[in-house]
Amino acid sequence: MKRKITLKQIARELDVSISTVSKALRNSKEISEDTREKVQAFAKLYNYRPNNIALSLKNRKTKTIGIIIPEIVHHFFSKVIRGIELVANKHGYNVIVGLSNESFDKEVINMEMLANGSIDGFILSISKETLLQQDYHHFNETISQGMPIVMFDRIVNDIKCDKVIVDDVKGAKKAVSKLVANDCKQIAIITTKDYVSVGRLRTQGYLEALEEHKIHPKASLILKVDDKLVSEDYLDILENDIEQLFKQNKKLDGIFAVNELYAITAMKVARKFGKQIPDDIQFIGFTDGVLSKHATPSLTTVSQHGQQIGEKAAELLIHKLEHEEEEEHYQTVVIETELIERESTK
Amino acid sequence: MKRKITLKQIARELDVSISTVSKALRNSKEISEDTREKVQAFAKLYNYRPNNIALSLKNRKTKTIGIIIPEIVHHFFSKVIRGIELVANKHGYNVIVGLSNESFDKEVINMEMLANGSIDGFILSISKETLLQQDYHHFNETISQGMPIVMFDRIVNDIKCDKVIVDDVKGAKKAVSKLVANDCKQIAIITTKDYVSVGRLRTQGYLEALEEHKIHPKASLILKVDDKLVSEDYLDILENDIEQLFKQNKKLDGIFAVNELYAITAMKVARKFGKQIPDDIQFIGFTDGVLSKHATPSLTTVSQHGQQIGEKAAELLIHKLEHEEEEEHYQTVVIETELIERESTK
DNA sequence: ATTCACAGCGAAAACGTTTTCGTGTTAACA
DNA sequence: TGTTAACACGAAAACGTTTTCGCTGTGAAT
Repeated sequence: MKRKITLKQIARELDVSISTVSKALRNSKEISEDTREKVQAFAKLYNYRPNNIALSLKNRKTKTIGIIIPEIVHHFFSKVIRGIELVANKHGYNVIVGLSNESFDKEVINMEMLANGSIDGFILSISKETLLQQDYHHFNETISQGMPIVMFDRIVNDIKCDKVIVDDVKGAKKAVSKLVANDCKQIAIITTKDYVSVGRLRTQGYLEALEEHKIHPKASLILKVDDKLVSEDYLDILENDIEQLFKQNKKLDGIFAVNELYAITAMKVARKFGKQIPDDIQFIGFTDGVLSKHATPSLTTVSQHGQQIGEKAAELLIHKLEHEEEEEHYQTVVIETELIERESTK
Repeated sequence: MKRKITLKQIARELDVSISTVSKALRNSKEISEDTREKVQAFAKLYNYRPNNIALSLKNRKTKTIGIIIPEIVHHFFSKVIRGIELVANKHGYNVIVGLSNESFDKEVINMEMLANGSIDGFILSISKETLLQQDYHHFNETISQGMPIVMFDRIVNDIKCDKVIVDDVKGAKKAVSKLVANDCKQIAIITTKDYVSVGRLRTQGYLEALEEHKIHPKASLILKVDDKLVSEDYLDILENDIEQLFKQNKKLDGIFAVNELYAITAMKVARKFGKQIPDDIQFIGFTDGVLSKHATPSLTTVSQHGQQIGEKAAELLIHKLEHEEEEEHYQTVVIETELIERESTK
């Protein structure tokens, strides 16, 4: 079990100096062809590769991007990571992942660990708890120490960094307008509590769509689910809430849900109430994941293009990293949503 | 935009030596209480944190684990990562993720990048292409350079490393036996081509279960899907293959599929043929993902406990890393599967 | 013969730590 | 007063690179 070979060892074996070895390997023309070939042959034989850590220390660059997301067992975040990974690797960067598990403390700890030299910049989506507490000091500190951040999806506006978001309002509006166009008269929304920015924005889109079509919003048609609790019976509570919604609104004929799971669960409840999809009631979800595609009936959904979000975020970050000299200037990129029509709508 | 503060800067400001600062911060009693307090106060004020890269270089340890998986947009792999992350963080390790996208070349490149000092050890699942080509030199090279590897799920036996696997044979056997017990007479399997080890093993479990119950296997009941192609119409081809299966076996009344998607798709086809689930035909899948849980009817499935696999793999690796002195000794841990009964079986 | 240019190479610094060893000062003791 | 021990601190090496600068020797030009 031999250790990895270093310049020093090669130098000793070949009886030359470390600098000569380094130069020979980098094809410097300071070195004679003879020595160059000798060194390169030896290096190849022993499969020499420069030590990344030493390089990082020397260059004060790690060529590594840190990702902090609330949750990895989630189709959307996985897609974003894949997008980031794709363009990161293309530019010779690696990707290191930290999970906050929706917890403020873990978010802070993870960021601190990575910020101390391990990475060059962050791409992150804020945890629910952080959004709830509205404590953003860790972001500001990181940035003020010269480490750029790119936020995506769950963002907060007054932080000096690039952002990549989906047009939640417009996406929701598109979806609800589709339901209106499909002759739905009683359209409900199943959303999250307002502190989750994407939930709030999608609710806003719902309201705007109604207004645009001169439909009065009804409080009983707006179900705000509390998704703080991730308990065992979370699903049961959700299902129960939705049942109440159905009971309170007998003529319900359209549902817009801010995520897949809410939509799928609502469809289940609808079937329980003997409703035909999409004849009696139509459904549209948000986030085009595996559930939407393979449900029966398959779910019409607002696709967020997660991979594209990741790609864009990585591009923004890498640009910042490789053009530090440029003046400060932060942009917010909006990735368009797309309505993917499937069997749950007419 | 000030850079992160270093020992040297603190030393200069306070007009002491670097060593004094370092010792003061680590509460060495070589240092007088006066200076210690002075230094610590200053460090706290400027939010000093030691540079991880420098520490890694000095200690020849990065406290980072490298994960290489074929695909991240996949419930099972996400769960494994979460498990790894969980115990890694608990032991003060970070996690860095590389994706092979099922490609041999990307697997090799990713491993080479990480192996050069960035990480202390690997946890990985082999890409399909690598399994197909049976070229494992990169694993052996990494190991011979003193970097431990833990493989999970998709493994190959003759590599000197710890392994964490699910008991595919037994899991499949359990599932098929369940179908037999539920009075299924014509049980089909939808599996992958044999080079995917888990597919092969699950097929083996299927055959063993049949044998155990004195049922003669029929070639027409074994559908081996070629999942090399990830084309657009992959799903259509899959669906078509399954339709053929139904047409060739009119009395089909039980299906065991080696993954969720195959099972869900088969249920769809069954409905198309007017069959009632689970009265006319019953289904069991493998891998307990989000599809199984939320499908209608929900799918009985063999759960692999992905998170547990990740946790175990991380434990094995970290143990190896922190007990290098111990003699070489590799184990293969088998994580038991569990049959989760839902609506697709009686 | 002297200068010059240049080829070929090595020494050393730097990145930011930790740690070992040495050194100077002070206090205590005989 | 002289010896010793404890105390408080600094110098330097080490981890593995890259790069700048300086040095030496050779051959050519003057």
